[in-house]
Amino acid sequence: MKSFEKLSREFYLKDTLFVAKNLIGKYIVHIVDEKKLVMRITETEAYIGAVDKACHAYGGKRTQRTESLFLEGGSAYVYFIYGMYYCFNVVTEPQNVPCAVLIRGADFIEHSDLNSLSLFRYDKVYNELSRYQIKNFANGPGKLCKALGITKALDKESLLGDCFYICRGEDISEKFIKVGKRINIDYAEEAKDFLWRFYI
DNA sequence: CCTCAGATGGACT
DNA sequence: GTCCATCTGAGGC
Repeated sequence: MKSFEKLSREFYLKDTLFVAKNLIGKYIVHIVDEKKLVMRITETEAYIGAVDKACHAYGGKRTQRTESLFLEGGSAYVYFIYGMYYCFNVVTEPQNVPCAVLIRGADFIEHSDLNSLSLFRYDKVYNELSRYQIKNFANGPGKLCKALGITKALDKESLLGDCFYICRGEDISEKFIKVGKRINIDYAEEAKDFLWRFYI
C-alpha cells in the first residue's frame, strides 16, 4: 500500500526517536527542473541536542550552522561536510528544541524517474550504470543528497511546501526495522553507543 | 568481499 | 589551523 499523502506538521513535532523510526519507508520528494525525484527512506539516525554529544547543537550550542536545528519540526537542516558532500536532516520537535533525524539511505520506488536520479548522481543515464553503481546508488547520506539534488539551497526549507517534502510511502512493520549504533561519531564519548540508528 | 589513502572546503576556535 | 554525521578508486583476497 503506497501513499503520496504529505506528512503533517504534527508528525515532525513528535519525539525524535519516534520520527526517526517512522521515517523508514517514507518517500522523499524533490521537484526540480520540472523533474519529480522520489526515493524511499531506508536508513535514519536520531540526533537529540539536549543529551547527545554527537549532535551539532549539543548543550544548546548555537552557531550559524546549527541555527536550522532550532527551527520548528518539519524544517530541513542541510549542511556541507568533508569539502564535497551534503547531509540532509529532518528537524523534529517544537521550535527551539534542537533535534533532527539524519537521512542516511534511500532506495528506488516503483515509479522513480531513474534517469533523472541517475543524471544527478552520476551524470549518466540509468542504463549506463554498473551493477555496483546501482547497488550503492543512495546508501549513504552524501550519495542520497547527490541523487535527489539536495544542496545547501534547501537548508531551513519547510518540508510542508510544494517542491520538497516527505510523504507517507509504505507502512513498514516494526519487526522489519533494525536498530544499531550510529555511524562515524567516535568523538561523541558515551553517545556513540546510543542505539539511535534505524534501517531496513 | 575488504581496507585505506586522498580529495576538498566551510565552519568553528 | 583543525575538524568533519563522506565517498571513490585502487589494490588485495
